[in-house]
Amino acid sequence: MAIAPRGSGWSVLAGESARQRTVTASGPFRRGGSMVERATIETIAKHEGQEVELRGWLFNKRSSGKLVFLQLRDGTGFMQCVMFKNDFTPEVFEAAKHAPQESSLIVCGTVRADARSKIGFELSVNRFELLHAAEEYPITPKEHGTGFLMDHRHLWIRSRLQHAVLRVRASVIRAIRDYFDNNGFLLVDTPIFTPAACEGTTTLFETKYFEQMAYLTQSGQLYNEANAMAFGKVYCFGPTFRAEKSKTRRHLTEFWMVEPEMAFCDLDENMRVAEDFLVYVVSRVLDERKIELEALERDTAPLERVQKPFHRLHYSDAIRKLNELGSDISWGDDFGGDDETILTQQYDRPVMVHRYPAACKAFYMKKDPEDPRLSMSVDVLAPEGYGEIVGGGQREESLENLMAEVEKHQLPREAFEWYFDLRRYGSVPHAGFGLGVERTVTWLCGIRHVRETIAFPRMLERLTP
RNA sequence: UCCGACGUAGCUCAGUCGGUAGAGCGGGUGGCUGUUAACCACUUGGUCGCUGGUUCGAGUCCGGCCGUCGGAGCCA
Repeated sequence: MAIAPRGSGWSVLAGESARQRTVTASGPFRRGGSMVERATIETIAKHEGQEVELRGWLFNKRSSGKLVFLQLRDGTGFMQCVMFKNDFTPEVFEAAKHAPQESSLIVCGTVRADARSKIGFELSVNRFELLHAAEEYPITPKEHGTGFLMDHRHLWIRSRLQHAVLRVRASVIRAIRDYFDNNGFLLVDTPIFTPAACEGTTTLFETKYFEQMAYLTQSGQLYNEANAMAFGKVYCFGPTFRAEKSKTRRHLTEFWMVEPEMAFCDLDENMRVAEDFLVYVVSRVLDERKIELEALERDTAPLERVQKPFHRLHYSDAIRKLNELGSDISWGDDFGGDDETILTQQYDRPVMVHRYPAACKAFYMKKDPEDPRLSMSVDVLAPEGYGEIVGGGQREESLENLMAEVEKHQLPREAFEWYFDLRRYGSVPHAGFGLGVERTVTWLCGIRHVRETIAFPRMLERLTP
């Protein structure tokens, strides 16, 4: 039984049913044997009235006696393709009717505007070719738990909502790159293998590096400062690793971070850049991903309000405010998750909390000249309870102070000799920040957990798939 | 690491007072010319996480272990 018409490079082997996934190539891959133009669902509107070929997977299907509705996805979108029984041989019609979920197909037909379609168009199919009849697909169109879905993450990413989230992520990343590239920053990436702790405090992943140990980077910070002294304004953008035993919706062990660093820059300017940058990223996503945000049922009104200026809040004022709001936090404490939530709920746009206690921050953070208990640091807290998405500040430029801090944190001084050189040869005030991509995407998508914002999340207790 | 929940069919779950296993979905077969998580009928499907104990009898009660989920601390 030949399901594809004669001339096709692909056919179903004689004597076997579609269910046995019996498609083989009988020759080199050819374009379905048809002369029609290949199209993608994303841009289907420009093919209205034309005959096109679509290649994709069967997301879902329905049938009644005389017709079959194929829900096809081709990676760029989802579209309904309609087959009438009278237009096909009984074998082909039956094959379509029985094609399992996620089977791969090639269909040809006429693009027709239809008010009943969510995307406004349907395909009236005149040719159906089954490339591979899928085995029973584990992810059904009904509900599943997150544990099950995460175990099948390699398949879960085929679904509508995961498409929407990962497309938003791609736009966020592109917007990040465009912002820095267009504002005088040079991309200079920093190493993943590092010989020692950058910040000393958090846990590092260890790995064998020939005859010695190496650690996976938890921040490009120190190298970024060297790059800034070489190029002025730089940024690095890559994965970063934290071996923290954190089990919350905000944590991954492997996540992506962009870190700009600017020579001749103080805390105030750093905050202005962070603000300008975030406004840009949010507006780009609103422009480019309307359909995806709608699919995610994201209320975009709070995102539309992300405009300059953000609220700026001194740490001491933040503590006072939190106490008024009922938190039992005291001066000197770092914010807990609840504190961040309470605080951000007071504002309609991101909040920049600056001058945290030095004890809460990394050793390289500059002290506040007006109060040495404080650091010239800033965290940007996203609204709607999403919390910290940016952390940064002005760096210590004095060799003497920096050495004292290394001593105080009991860090191995030898490992920092090259870093001290940056303060020996033309030290300047400099500042920068880091933005966590997954937390930003989580916020923009309005979803609950960071794990869905990266194709293959790495978490405590999850290394597969 | 700590605290708290939960492990029953491929999936999501119910299972009363301890009395011998259920539903919906999925899969299969059939029906239907406009379905939208389609619908209707029939059908298939179980080492009740593992282990030890109490009991005439354990999915159910108790102990241990394993796993998953959520939260805390820490952080982006």
